[in-house]
Amino acid sequence: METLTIHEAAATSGWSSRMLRYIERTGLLVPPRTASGYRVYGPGELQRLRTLRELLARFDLGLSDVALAARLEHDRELRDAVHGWLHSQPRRPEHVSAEDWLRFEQEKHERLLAAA
Amino acid sequence: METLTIHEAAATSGWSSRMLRYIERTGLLVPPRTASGYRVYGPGELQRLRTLRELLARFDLGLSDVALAARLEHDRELRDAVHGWLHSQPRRPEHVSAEDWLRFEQEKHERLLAAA
DNA sequence: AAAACCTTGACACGTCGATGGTAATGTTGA
DNA sequence: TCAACATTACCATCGACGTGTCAAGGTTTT
Repeated sequence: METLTIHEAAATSGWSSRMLRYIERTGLLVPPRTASGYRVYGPGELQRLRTLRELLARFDLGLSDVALAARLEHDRELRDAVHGWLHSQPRRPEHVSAEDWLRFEQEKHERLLAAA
Repeated sequence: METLTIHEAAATSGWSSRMLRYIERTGLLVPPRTASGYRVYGPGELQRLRTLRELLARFDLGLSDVALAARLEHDRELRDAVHGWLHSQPRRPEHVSAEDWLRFEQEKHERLLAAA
């Protein structure tokens, strides 16, 4: 099991060393350190760095989005509050863009008012 | 059941009319429209606008955060992907700030290396 | 028909997320 | 010991988010 330095990890993960440090600050992936403070990236870290890249690209997310998801995962109070608010919403058809929904609602009410 | 115009809704919800339109664009709260296109805010919308304000203030969230939470709620694929990535993470003690965790990890590895 | 609303679209600005670079300093290994 | 690499801290950029304001044009109300 080899361990990589930050630049080696950067080269093989697709991130820059600058971003590896930034990712650490977000709390999303905090590699261990040597006694003298050097970051140490093992196979596990490498794997997660690669999948993180794919995750962001695939769903067009930012690091802050994943950070929020993490926050939602381990903060039950926050999760419940947000969940509660979302479900106090009037049901709007799923998988419909805001724009389509807007047109839909508009037409629905036009129909309602036209019928009056 | 009275219905309010956007400015009235703004005045009684704590948002500005500008923000009410912006919130609509995010898809978080899309009020119905009159036949001529005027937004119509009812008691339900008013209530949700107020609780939305409290939610953001209480947890220091942005509208984009709640929008992401909504996306996570109704996009199972996204939710599973993010959830999966987060759980591929090495377990880090809950309710610990990134900074504290950093120090903890550092000290842990210093201890390990010192013992070697 | 005029006043007082509403609508969309545009310009503007501060903050923050995401990135890169550089400087000053400590660590490692030949 | 010297070259190569690491660390933190700071400066800079660029786009997105959050917000205000204003203009040009419909709608409602009196």
